[in-house]
Amino acid sequence: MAGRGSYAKGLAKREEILRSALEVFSRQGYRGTSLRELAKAVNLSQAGILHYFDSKEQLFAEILRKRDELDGARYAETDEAAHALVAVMRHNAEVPGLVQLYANISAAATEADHPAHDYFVRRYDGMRRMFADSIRTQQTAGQFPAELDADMIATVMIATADGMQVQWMLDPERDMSDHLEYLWSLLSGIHQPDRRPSESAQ
Amino acid sequence: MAGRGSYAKGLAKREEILRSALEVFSRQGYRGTSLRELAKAVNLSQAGILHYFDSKEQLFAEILRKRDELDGARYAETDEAAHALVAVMRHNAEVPGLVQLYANISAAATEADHPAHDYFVRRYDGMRRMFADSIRTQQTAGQFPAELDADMIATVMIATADGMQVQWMLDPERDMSDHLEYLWSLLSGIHQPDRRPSESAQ
DNA sequence: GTCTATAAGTCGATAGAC
DNA sequence: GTCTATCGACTTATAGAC
Repeated sequence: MAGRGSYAKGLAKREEILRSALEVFSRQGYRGTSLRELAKAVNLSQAGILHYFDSKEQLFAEILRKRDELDGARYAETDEAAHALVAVMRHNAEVPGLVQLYANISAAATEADHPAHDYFVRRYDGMRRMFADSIRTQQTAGQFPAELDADMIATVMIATADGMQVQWMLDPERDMSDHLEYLWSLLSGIHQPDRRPSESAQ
Repeated sequence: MAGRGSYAKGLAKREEILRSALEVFSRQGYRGTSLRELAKAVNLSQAGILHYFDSKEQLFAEILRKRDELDGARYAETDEAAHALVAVMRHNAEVPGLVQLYANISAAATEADHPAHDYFVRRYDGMRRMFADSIRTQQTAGQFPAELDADMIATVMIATADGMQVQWMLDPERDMSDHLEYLWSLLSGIHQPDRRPSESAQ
């Protein structure tokens, strides 16, 4: 069952490259990074990396998947999606290179035939659904205005998070999580002006 | 004063290239476009284009500047920034290639030494200021909740617009301007729950 | 002012030694 | 499993003919 050992070792090395790459990007940023640069950073030759990954784009897509996985694990205990998003944003401010990598790849993956296109489509779909579900739960619990459209709010919150990252990178003084938290607090505090406390109005 | 004619002609040709490129991008999109492709599309050789623009990046930055100029002219009559933004979004849905170009270049310009970095820093700064001013005007006129932070709202609205573009490109069914309009209507409808109509409370 | 031709470089990917 | 070496494609930018 343990195989010839090489399989498990290969997987471990893959993982190591992924983590290494993730850390390298966090620190020194994504500057249209070539495989050669990345290889140097993880102490391997360019050919060495391609022994583990089929292509550059596949590697990049997996780096982002890995990031999502780590973020997901880190904030798994948070049941409120909005708070988790704010927490992720606060964390992102510590890893500017990753934010940059993400912005660049998500823009590129916009093209229909980009290798990571499907991944991003599914990713946003999943995030929206998760977020909207969390909102609906809060709504039934009376912790969030029931008249707001959960799907649209989820979409807008995620869009704001993405957009804030660009503005933050261009102006690091601006606090991403503050803005997101402010928006969420405003939405949470909304109450319908045209409905009376009593149901017997009119 | 008219010079030898060549100066004015050169400017006109520059303008023509810019407009052509803008239209090409609107239609067929930005696929890591090379100068050669773009040259072919505007009926010029690659070297011919570089006769008018110093480099590829400079050309791309000027294309976006041109777009801003046209958008600005088109919605100049709108005094409410939010409505102008919604209108621009509605227009953007007709020019997916441009939206893609914008997403890619703004992500790339995030890098401090990118040729268009300063342009984007100034652009966002200007947009935020303009938007916030418009909000403050509405606030004094009593047309927007006075207790909301104009600068933060402006920032968030712009961020939402940017983020919606990515989600729309990955899922064209989603209507960017609808989401933006919805968010704006929610914010506009906020009224403070803890302030009484009368000033003499407490 | 616009072209062809090409310089000079980088990239991802592959082949093959070890 | 990791390397060196190299291929071939493609890039921007330049030189120089017309």
